[in-house]
Amino acid sequence: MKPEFYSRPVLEVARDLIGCVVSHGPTSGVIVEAEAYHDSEPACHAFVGLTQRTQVLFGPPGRAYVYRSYGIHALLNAVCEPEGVGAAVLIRALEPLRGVELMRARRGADRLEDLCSGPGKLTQALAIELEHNGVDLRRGPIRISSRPAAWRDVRVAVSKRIGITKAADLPWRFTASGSRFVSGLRAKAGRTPGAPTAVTPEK
DNA sequence: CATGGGATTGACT
DNA sequence: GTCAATCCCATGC
Repeated sequence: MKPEFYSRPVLEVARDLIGCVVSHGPTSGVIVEAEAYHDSEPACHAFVGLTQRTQVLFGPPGRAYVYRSYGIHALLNAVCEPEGVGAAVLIRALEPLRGVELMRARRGADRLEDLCSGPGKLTQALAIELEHNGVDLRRGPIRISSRPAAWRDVRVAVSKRIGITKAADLPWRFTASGSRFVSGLRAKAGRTPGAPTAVTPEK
């Protein structure tokens, strides 16, 4: 990933991260779902300003922001925009790529669709912990690399963010169109709340 | 120093 | 569909 990739507007980065690969040790997966957060809107942790908790969000782009959610799950974000702006992309779901058996063991689940189809699930599958807060995503141990050839022209759908109460109407969620590895999909016929509502053709 | 809420998940009804 | 688990940290007294 080029150094300037993350310093761009967070919405652009979120869309462009779909199809890219997150890897940690022997495990890796393709990003199929991501959400943008920016200090200008109240759903973002950085909305409250610079605190000890948010200092990574306001720091240099391309770092990991990892925090604990609901006291249980670690959630992975990629810090974006220039230093001084509090913005990040929440990685919400992966399509498992390498280390699938290790992921199964860590997750205690068998089906591929259950391994990384949620922000707390994928951190468990890849063994991403709070101690990784602030690490450089271009250097590791957690890395994000550019799209494999097969994902070069992935179609990206846009919809509302999930699981938040503030600024819930912003269409800042991005998913790989048609992927069965995104979170929160109930296999119900017809329209699913929170389902993609628009399509952004890739170039 | 005490308190409350949260970018979730999985078990159970 | 409902709900508990569980912990970090911001906020307020």
